[in-house]
Amino acid sequence: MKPLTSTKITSFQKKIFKWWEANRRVFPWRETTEPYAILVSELMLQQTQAPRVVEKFNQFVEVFPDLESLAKAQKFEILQLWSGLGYNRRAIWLQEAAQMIIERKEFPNTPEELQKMKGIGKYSAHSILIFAFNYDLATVDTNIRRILVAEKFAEEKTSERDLWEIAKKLVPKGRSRDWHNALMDYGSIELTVAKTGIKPLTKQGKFKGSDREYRGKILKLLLESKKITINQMITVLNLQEVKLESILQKMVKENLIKKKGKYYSV
DNA sequence: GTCCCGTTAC
DNA sequence: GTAACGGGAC
Repeated sequence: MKPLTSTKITSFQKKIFKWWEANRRVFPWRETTEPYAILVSELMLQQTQAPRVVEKFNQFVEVFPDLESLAKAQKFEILQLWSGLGYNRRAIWLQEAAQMIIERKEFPNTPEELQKMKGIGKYSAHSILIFAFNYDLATVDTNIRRILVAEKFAEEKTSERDLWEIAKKLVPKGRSRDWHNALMDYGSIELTVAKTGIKPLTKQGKFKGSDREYRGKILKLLLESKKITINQMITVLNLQEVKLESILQKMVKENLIKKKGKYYSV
């Protein structure tokens, strides 16, 4: 590992910014620093590649331009706009976050405050403050971890805690917004997993045949049909009743859907 | 550690 | 067809 001398840090910063001048990507959430829009983009970007988010983000902020409009929106409309992004609970959490922020009357300006909201973990909390306010913070996702390892600032076995500490030292003061945008681009274009062989820490389970797959299908059905009985779902999805019931129960508990009499709806 | 999605790449 | 991709809650 490279010792973190100020010379090393400065030369790495210069290298990244130099590369970025010629290779920066354009995304709609980079055209704004409005905290609300940044919040929306960060929730959308969790576990979802940026190119897939672009159109969804544009539609979402057009229909719900601010915290107020999202806070009072119908869940049906939110989930419809979210449809196709996956991990639909994020949409619920996003609206809950909007409602909490409205209630407290000001946008949170510390990672701790942001992390009190469901759906916002350490990475997102720091990212939101960096991209909205340009605070001198660092953030570490799988992309940035891969850069730190590939550039020998860390090793594959380096702990989460140490990765964050190293990342913090590399941030150029007063330029954290540009810095993290540059790093994201550099990591996803120049230092791909395929090129570096540095893999994410965890693997996802199989999707086919999983509850995850059925939850997606169930929500899609409900967004198309407004309301539907469990027997209709059994027919359409070709799924065992006991299995379906346990999935539906969890979705109700997560506030994704509701049950009125024998009908399920969003 | 296990559960949350849908699209793109092979 | 199947694997790869990408943060957070519990």
